[in-house]
Amino acid sequence: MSTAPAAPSADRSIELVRLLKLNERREPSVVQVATWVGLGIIEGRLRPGEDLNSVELSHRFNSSRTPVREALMLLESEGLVEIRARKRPRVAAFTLERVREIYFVRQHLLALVGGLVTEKATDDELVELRARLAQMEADAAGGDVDSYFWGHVALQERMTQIAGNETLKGILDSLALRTLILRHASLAQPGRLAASVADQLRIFEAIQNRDGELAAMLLSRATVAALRAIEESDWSQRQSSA
Amino acid sequence: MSTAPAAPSADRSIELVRLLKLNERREPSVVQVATWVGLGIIEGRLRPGEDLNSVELSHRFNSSRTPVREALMLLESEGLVEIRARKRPRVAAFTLERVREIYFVRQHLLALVGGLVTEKATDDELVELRARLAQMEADAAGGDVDSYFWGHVALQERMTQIAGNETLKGILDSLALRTLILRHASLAQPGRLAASVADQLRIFEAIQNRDGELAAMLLSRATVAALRAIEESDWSQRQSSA
DNA sequence: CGACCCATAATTGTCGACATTCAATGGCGA
DNA sequence: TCGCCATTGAATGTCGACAATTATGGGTCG
Repeated sequence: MSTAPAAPSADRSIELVRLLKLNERREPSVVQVATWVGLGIIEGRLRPGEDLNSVELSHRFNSSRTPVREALMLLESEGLVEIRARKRPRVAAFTLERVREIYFVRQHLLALVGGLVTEKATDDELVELRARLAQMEADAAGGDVDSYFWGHVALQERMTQIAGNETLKGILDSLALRTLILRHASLAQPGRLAASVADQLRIFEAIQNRDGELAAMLLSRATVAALRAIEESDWSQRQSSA
Repeated sequence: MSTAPAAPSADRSIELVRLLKLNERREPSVVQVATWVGLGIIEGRLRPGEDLNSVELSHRFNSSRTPVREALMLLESEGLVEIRARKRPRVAAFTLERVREIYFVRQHLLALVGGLVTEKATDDELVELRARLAQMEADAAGGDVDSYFWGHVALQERMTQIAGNETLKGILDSLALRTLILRHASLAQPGRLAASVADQLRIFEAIQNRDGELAAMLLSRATVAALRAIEESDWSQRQSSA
């Protein structure tokens, strides 16, 4: 387990708390543990298969094991942690097959989002989406993978929100969480950042032109492209060799 | 809260344990509580909005509050229970809008299942699906709504399993759980049982004929029909009047 | 030298108790 | 009579301790 203290970066933890829907649903102590462990998994500080000793975690946060166990259960329900009776909780490990499954579902659900967003987005919301894209363009131009990554996460979350189907949003948020670490790795590949920006711009234009079918198709294709990038990343190489 | 003792019907609890994926992941005590509460919600014994007092539940099962809290968290992650910090856990309450959201997603995901099942089902699995259908036909002919209902649940679970996408199956199982109570109510409407049987038979024929597109379309339409039945059921009448 | 087994240490699941917070009841005032 | 507020009771979240189970390491045997 990592030795870093309990001080996660502020901006990212806020986004994670949103994705986990922790805001009003848990005690601060549980949120703190879940955020630290969840961010650790996403950022790769905690590696797949690594033990998540509840005693050690409770010492790290100066609490008892009860809130720690609750936090780990929350992360389990989002697919980030594996809990089996009487065994130590572990960081969830994905097979390449599982990743392909997730992207297959994601591809089709994001297409639905594309249609819904095109139909429902107000002009104000279009302006907001464009502003987010502009920031992402700047991050990409500056080569700031980390900022672009989290901007991308926030953009998709905002789009699913505008789509107006809470159930759909919940599923996509959950799927997004499980693939965050992989997406981060794939974005770091040369050329991937620029390609992602181009995809997002085309998608936005389709939405702005109120062409729902095109937006759906582009989102679907962009998702496939993201999967391809993951398949070519270091992570997949390690998977296939293991 | 209901006053019935802790003795859920054996067959249905097994199916519920499968849907909740409780089998090897939790202690027996947690499974027992989660099964009893979950079945209670599905069968309508515990009503939407009703408080789930952890002290009372722990007394009912001669345990402490710890495993009860864990069971309620499991049910929360499946959308059957609502937990907010410092408030009493309650049975989740659905709005008609939320139900429509669920069926919108369900409709498109089941279409995916239809295509995958048609592609992947072996001849043996087709025989098994047909046998399940035969049993459901018999239940429907005998007017046994309850047996037909659980047979229908098991059939769809088996089909999603054959489809071979664990992620997709997990999502659909979760969505199915949230709508079980409504589906049960809608099946009790006059004529609905026969219509459902006819739908299922047509879907099976399409799969058997290896016509994936047709199977997807029929599954999608059958899902829409199920939503219509729910919208015309007592539950929806109560919703719109409230 | 490697595999198996047993004893020890560590970790889990559960419990009852406690302070804090919430909800419900009754009293007060308008 | 109705609405608001304080008080009381109940429920929650957390804690440290315990028995039961699992993981670890050393020792033995083939």
